[in-house]
Amino acid sequence: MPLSKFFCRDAAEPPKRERRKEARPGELLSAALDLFVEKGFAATRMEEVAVRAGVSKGTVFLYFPSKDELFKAVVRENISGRFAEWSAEFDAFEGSGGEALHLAMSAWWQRVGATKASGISKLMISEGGNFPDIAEFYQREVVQPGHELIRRVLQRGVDRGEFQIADMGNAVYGVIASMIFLILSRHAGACLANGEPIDAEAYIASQSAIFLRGFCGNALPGTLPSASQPSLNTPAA
Amino acid sequence: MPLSKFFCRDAAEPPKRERRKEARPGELLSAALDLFVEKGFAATRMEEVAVRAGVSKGTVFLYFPSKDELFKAVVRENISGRFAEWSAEFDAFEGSGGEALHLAMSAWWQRVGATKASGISKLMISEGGNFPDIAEFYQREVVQPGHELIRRVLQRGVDRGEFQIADMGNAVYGVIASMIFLILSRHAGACLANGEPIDAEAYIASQSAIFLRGFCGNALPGTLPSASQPSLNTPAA
Amino acid sequence: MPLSKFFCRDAAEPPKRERRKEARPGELLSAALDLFVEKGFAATRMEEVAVRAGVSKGTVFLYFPSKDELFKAVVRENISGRFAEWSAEFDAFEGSGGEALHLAMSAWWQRVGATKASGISKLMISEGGNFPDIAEFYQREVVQPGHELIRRVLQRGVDRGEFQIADMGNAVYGVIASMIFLILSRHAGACLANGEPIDAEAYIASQSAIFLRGFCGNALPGTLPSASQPSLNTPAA
Amino acid sequence: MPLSKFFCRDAAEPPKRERRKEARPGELLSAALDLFVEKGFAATRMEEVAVRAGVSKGTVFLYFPSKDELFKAVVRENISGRFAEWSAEFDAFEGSGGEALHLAMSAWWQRVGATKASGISKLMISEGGNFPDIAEFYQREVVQPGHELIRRVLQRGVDRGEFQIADMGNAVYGVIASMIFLILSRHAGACLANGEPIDAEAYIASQSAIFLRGFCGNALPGTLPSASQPSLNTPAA
DNA sequence: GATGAATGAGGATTCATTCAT
DNA sequence: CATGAATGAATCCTCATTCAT
Repeated sequence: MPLSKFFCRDAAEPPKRERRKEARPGELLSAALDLFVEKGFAATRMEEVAVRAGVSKGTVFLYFPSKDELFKAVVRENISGRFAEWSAEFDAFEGSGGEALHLAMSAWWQRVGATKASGISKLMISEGGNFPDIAEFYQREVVQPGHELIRRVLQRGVDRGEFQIADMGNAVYGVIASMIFLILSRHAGACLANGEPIDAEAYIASQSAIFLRGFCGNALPGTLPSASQPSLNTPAA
Repeated sequence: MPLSKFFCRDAAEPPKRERRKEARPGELLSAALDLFVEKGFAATRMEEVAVRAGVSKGTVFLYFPSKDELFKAVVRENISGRFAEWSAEFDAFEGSGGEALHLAMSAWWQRVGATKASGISKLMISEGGNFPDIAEFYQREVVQPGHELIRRVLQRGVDRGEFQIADMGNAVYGVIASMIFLILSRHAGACLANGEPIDAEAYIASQSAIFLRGFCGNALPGTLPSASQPSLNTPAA
Repeated sequence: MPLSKFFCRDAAEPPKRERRKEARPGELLSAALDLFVEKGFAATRMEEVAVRAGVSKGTVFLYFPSKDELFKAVVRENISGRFAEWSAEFDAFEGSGGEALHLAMSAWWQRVGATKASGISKLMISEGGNFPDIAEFYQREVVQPGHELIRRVLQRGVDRGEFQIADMGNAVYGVIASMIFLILSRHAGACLANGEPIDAEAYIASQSAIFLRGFCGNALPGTLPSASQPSLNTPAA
Repeated sequence: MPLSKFFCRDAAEPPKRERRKEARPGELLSAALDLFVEKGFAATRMEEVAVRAGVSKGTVFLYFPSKDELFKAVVRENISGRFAEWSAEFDAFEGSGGEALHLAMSAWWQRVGATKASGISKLMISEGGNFPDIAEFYQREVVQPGHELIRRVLQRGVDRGEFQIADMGNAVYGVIASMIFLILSRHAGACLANGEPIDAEAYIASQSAIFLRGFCGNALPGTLPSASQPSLNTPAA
């Protein structure tokens, strides 16, 4: 320990916090989440994590035996099943199918998409392939419940006679796709959207409106592409 | 003197030197595409590319001056170099807006999505933030032309009186979102879709149908969420 | 797994780790000076510096972020960091102009010329062109202050009425030339001087005496070469 | 002489020279000299030499088995003993000692210093240490005859009663130092002189004037530093 | 427990040299 | 003879991990 700990107190000095030891792992995980999301797994240096958490490099290894384990702990820590709560909220909701869909997307954006938690999705999409066990965990705890919830939202519209959905599985994917895209546009902007960040409110309003109409199912006959795919090179007559 | 002089070489076996200038770039690009997709940009080592292409480390640098340039060449070869052709095809196409949209999505899937090239998009989303040069290149050469092409597809429907699109920018994002999702489901499967790989044909048929209806604009009044957002916590009565 | 695991290590002999933070920079600078002088900048490998300082490769980069910075630190430690002190000494000196000049040359020899630090000058002359950053640094930190100091030494003689110097700039160059030559004779001996190393004391005494007389300006009229340059090929009649 | 002198006159056309084979070594040596002088040995790439000589990389190795040998050949080729001729000229010269000195310096500048040949001096000073056999050769063929010639120039002034030179050896070194400095200032400018390139004419005029006075030996008694060196730290009273 | 100095395997890139054509 | 494609040892620098204090 440097002697300077004991001297030199007289002037402005970065608040040398004596953190409670129990808080360490959480602070490390928080710092690591930020960095993994921002820079990816490979590009995040253990020392950066340490610095952001206000500890020394060695301390990170005191709590997490390796970078891999730190990553896994970060993901595990941040996947909290709030689906039960959300599901209950949905059950209590009494609006139309369209309102429910819009509400679901908006609520998800406010509670997940716009928060740090969305970084976990980005992280899993980006790095999941290298952590199969964690990916499997994520799939079970997040992906499947998420799908189920969206499916219930859509099914309610169907049940109420508001939606006509021929292919429920892909309809769910469609909704999820639009939300994932919004998340990713926040974390990988230049590689998805062009220029400005997407206006989430407007985006969600637009997407939910499109889905709503899309699910209402009164497309005119003949406008749908025929099963026999038009040749790519000999344009339709 | 390296120890390898004494070990590891049962007989004088001069490493076959083959002169195949014409074939090299293609072989290297193919090897590089494989590896970039498989392991990501940062994790792909130039020597691996060399080995997979059956040449030595130095040879890669003979054809591509740096890892960055190798990557850019891969992108050009597999994606951005083709927009002109795709755009011309679209110009020549004479079907309806709906047909054009479905065709665009199908064609894109067949030519990019279902090929290894789709891994490039995943890779850029994952790692773009760490390589600003490459991200800028990708944005310029892929993202913007892609947006432009989709926009033209939708605009054509509008011009023909088939689509009513209030918010063109977000409509384009919606279409792109669904395609990106399909790609990602292939490369980050467990973290997006549940279980089975998505059936691309069916997915595209479903999404394009939803969009088609969604763009036709005859949603019934009253089904759209009102401007006054329903409270999240006190469900609509 | 490296073969070295199986060879070359008769017993478990963990490479002694010693923590000597205070001493490291000096040891590294010393090792670096030795090697830079001995082999030149380009030919000195960072690992050699490490080995000579008794540390591992990584440790060098712990203290100096790059080879360039290591070199600059060597220059600062051995030359440029001392100009202030030398300048102050000169200010305090009260002897005649001639004494000052001789003193300056002698002191410089004792403190720089005769030490390893003199190799830096040789090195910069040899390799400066290939390292513009370093050359610019050296010019700013060494060349200019050096010129300035010599100029002040000569100017003092002028101010005291002892020297008559028509062309101060070139007079300074003359003094510097004689010192550079002495340095180079030590580092590139066979290519400058013939046979024996030059006796520095005698050389400096001789040169300073010549300069002293040369600056005193009482050359007889007519002995200076006329402006009309004698033809090279038709010797003066 | 390239055949292109005789063909290819009709249009601007990269003169695909069919060089006579015998000319190759000379052209390679010339290109190599330029590059070695400009960039030093280590920083000169064999391919650059080839390109500048208008041949392919492999061809260089056809004529010179290695980079080292190329270097040696370059130096050998460019050390031509013109000292006999210069010596004869000096013998025929009948002017004063001062004129002879100035003439010698001027002539040397015009014939060597300002030409590509001066690069050899720079090269030997810079790289001689790594090529002892070549350095020895250079010492014998250039350094010693050069010293001898300057010595004779000064001796003539002494013999004519114009110069009083106590320490002939160091006087010679002084003259040589000033010429070497001028050369080096051309090849390693930023690391020797500050800012502008030195005006050779003025520099030589100034230096020769200083030497001239310096050799005339009528410095006033008492202005020379005493043998007992003044303490560096306790300035003379 | 904490610290941060020390380590060393690993990766991009360069370039003298070789050799198939 | 010439060529220039191919090679791979060499070098700077990074960073996960270790361990003396």
